[in-house]
Amino acid sequence: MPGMFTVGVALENAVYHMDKLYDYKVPLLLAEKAKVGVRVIVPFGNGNAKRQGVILRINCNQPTKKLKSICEIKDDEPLVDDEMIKLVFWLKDRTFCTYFDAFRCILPTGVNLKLSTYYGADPSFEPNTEILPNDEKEIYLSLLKTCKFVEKSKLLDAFGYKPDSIILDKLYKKGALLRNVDAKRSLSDKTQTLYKLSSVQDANTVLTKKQQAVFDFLSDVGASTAKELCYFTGVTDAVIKTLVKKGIVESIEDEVYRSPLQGKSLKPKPEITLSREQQEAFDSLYSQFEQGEKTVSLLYGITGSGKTQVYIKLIERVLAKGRSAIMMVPEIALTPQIVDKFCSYFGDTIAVFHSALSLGERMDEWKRVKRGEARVVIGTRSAVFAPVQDLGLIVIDEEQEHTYKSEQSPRYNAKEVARFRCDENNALLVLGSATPDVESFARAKSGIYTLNTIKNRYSGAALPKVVTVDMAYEADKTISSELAEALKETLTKKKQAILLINRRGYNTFAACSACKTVVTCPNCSISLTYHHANGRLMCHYCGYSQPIADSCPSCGKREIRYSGFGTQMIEDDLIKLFPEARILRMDQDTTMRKNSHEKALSAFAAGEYDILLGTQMVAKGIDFENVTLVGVVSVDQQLYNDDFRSLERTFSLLTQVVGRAGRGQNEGKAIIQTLTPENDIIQLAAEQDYDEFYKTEIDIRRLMTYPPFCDLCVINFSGADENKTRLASKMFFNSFKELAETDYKNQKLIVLGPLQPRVAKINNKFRYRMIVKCKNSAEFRRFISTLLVNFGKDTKFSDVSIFADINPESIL
DNA sequence: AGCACGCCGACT
DNA sequence: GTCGGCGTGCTC
Repeated sequence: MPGMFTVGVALENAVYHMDKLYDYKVPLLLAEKAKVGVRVIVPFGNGNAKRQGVILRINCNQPTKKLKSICEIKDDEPLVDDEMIKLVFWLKDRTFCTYFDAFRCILPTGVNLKLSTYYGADPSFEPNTEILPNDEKEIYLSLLKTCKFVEKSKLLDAFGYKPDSIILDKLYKKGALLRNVDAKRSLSDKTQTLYKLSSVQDANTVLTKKQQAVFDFLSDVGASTAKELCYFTGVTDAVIKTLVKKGIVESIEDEVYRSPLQGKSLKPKPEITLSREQQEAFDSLYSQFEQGEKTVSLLYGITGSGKTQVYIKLIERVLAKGRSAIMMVPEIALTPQIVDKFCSYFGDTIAVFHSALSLGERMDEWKRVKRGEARVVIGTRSAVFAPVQDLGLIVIDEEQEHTYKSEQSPRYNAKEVARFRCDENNALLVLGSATPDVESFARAKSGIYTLNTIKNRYSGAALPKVVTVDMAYEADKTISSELAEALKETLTKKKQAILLINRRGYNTFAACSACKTVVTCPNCSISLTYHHANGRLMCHYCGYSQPIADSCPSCGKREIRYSGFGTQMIEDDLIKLFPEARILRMDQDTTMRKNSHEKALSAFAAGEYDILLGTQMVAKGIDFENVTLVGVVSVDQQLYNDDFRSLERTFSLLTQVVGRAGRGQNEGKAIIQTLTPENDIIQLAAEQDYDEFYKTEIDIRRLMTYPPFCDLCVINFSGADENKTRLASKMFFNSFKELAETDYKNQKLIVLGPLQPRVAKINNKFRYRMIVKCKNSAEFRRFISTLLVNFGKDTKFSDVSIFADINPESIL
């Protein structure tokens, strides 16, 4: 037929080894709307089940084979432009994900359609035969009465069936019900559901233990979200639902809408004057931008050197040229000051992609950007996909942070995506840091990136004086006498102090002092951590929790002891030492609630507290003039981790936190407590000597063949059956070796494993992994992709899942 | 991954 | 005889 054409469609819920573009005919009626980037509904498989997909290709040849036709087109206009479609293919190639996962990833959460099955009664069906048992008849008659189609899960729930019940399928097969698959936009609601106790309480209702716990918690706090309820009482949401059913608890919709700019753009726009060094960096970056070639620049400026001012100036000029910019930050909640500054500078032209935005808000911001109304985007990792028009600049602040790497499919690194987008648009990519990633610094040194350096602090403030304290002499204390002395002095001078606790080493775990058994998670091979906020032992991997144990699960003796220093314990020590001091504790326990980071930080900034005590989060992005003392309670645990990046991370963390002191006119001081004061990394961090650190670190990397001297590709296996999982990994290893010796013999590879990782079991799934040192080339990726596809096709190991991750954040 | 086809055992 | 168990193979 003339004018007929076919399209290549990527399907939702495809598995990697079957993922490809499937060709479909386009009915004439739909021809006009069938463009690349629109979502479609197509029949798929033997049963022609309806699937959602997206058109990624228009085929130029006429349909020759007997192809199926597209059922429906869901979008009037393509959601994304050509650049983003190119990015979908790029993501699939780079991260071993499916086309549809890649496509979903570049859209804001909230536009995603969900396919649902709807059932309605067929009125022509004769129910009075013996065909239908009573339970089935009940559903049929009820649907017949309403004359409506009802969504599958709602229908099952209403009749008290489990979500995976096949009763509706049975009815459908018998011809009693009609079935209908439809896509529904998961609508953006601007409210969140809160739970509170009902006003009318029936005193006679008997509650189970868990229900009572929820009841008690709610009578304590009033109202709470389901997530918080589950966290603090250790129940699942099933319990909450039961209570709602019983009428004891009721849900209320709470307006959460809050414009990201609310209360922020009011501040007057301060004038920015750049220092000589800043100006030089700015000039060099701007001329690089103007040249409009594919370039990346590393802006290496020590803590407090005013990189943010350079970014703002640069973005101003990029906007003046009619182009757009994306500003990326590691974690928005931890960088309220940068967001504040940007909002007051760019006002309405800014769009903030904040993880706390509701789906609707996120969608609104996305549209504003797409329409070109917002031309500066500030956000975290996913902001790199912002649909800005005429991209001119991407800035990645604190580029060494691992939050830029996604650890879920698609496992992309935002730095690489940014590079891709900048190349596509002839835009400039700026990576900023006080302690650059060793890999980035190596590239800057070898000329792949240009390098701009700011060596002095803005306004000439001096770097803090750093001393290390050997804790071997005060092993029984958390706060050394030297730190205590410094704290005392700070308090007398009415200045503020920040104390950093290394999270890893300061988990409190429970162990039996009789038989030495540590209380572990039943689903994962990891010890449970005591959380003070809810008084429970929790698993950080699967979320399992239990009340604190008083008798040993292994020997039954009542000898359970809780050890390790939590932030709580250090807080107690501080209170003993300084009963007058106002202490603000910030850690996961105390910052569960939305916006609490920001509130805590602004309270500290306002001088409502004297000492800020917390984990990693106190080290980032805080810029308070009144802070003159920084204390690091202990760093040792992280140093002796065996991930190849642990030295780099420790150095970076120490440098950052030390840099928090003495931002204003007052001289700063930092005290690092350690059991190994002679350690090189600690000494280099104490001297704030990144260049020297880089020299030692790059030698180690070269010697051990680690990035930047190679890329790492980790193949992960997981399955419920440990033996099968191990066999699967062995089999994969064998086919890997075979192919590496034949078709891919020019690949230079070093293979480690397959081995069991340190945490061998997570969520009742056993894990194995194989690490490949390689060069991340197109050919290497084809090699891995082939292996993944072959593995997926092998039915022997269908219950073992596999995924590949190139340059993961950690290989621990 | 779903889903249908297909070939064997426990029932009306 | 048939209903339904899950082994195998395909999906434009």
